Amino acid sequence: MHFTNDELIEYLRKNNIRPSNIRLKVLKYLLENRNHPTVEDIYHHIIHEIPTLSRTSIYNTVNLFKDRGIVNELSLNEKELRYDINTRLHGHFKCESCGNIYDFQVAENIGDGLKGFVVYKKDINFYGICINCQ
Amino acid sequence: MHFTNDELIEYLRKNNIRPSNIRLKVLKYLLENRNHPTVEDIYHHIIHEIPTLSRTSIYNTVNLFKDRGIVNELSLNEKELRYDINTRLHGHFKCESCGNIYDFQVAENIGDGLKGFVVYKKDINFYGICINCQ
DNA sequence: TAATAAAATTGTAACCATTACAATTTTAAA
DNA sequence: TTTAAAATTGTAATGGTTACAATTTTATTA
Ligand SMILES: [Mn+2]
Ligand SMILES: [Mn+2]
Ligand SMILES: [Zn+2]
Ligand SMILES: [Zn+2]
Repeated sequence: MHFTNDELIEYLRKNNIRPSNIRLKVLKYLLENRNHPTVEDIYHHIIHEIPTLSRTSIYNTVNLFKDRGIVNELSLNEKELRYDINTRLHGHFKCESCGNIYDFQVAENIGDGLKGFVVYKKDINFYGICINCQ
Repeated sequence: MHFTNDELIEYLRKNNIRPSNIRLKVLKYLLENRNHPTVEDIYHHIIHEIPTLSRTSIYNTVNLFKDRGIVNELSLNEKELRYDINTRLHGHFKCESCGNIYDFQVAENIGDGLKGFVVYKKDINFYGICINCQ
């Protein structure tokens, strides 16, 4: 999938994020790959286009995106955090063998027993061996 | 709930854990409180009974318990990890206001779409405001 | 019982992803 | 052009956890 610069700018503006060069590149990477990269992954992808890029800027960007609600932060029991542009409810499966991260569907009514509780965030993370590593 | 020393020893032996003094005290604390303590929580509870206690011993103990499968490690987007003696499938709700951690039931068939995947561990963590903090 | 080996415990140093923060650069407003 | 605000950068600090060697305790053997 490809996104034009105008589409990316609009995407950020709609979420009250000023569209700087770095932010557009990070957003473009997230939208066109729809993977679950670490800060390091993002940094290495963009450093070639912006040689002066600082890791701190990637940290700043993903934290801003998180605050504005356009990415979710994933803690998959790894050293590094990951970021997901898909904020709809879904689960993650991490294969301990190949390291791949799979999305999977989750019933919308999960955790319905929590009556009276306001739920902001639902993290559903599974671990094991994926079908390709059996 | 109260556990005798013999019951605690048997609990560990059944799981191939040699019943040392520290391990028995950690297990007793976990079983009789059934909360979700951090290493620091456990350390502060036991230091009064074993003045020479080292934090490293608590780290060693919870990691051993985790390897043997008698506790689950919880990563609730906090600085510190937590430990849960209840290893049956259930979810956790963390209240961002009072900090309390609630258990909740989860359907046994969650993530059934992962056909052919072997799942070792299921983490289901929700975040929000609990009913008492509204 | 004494000697020896194995296991457990301890204390300190190292690790390292993330954050804090001040300086610099870029962009926007006046 | 001036001035202010925002974004970016580089470095230092943070802090929970792990690595590891030394010490202590427990179990085994002679
Ligand atoms: Mn995802
Ligand atoms: Mn629990
Ligand atoms: Zn795999
Ligand atoms: Zn609460």
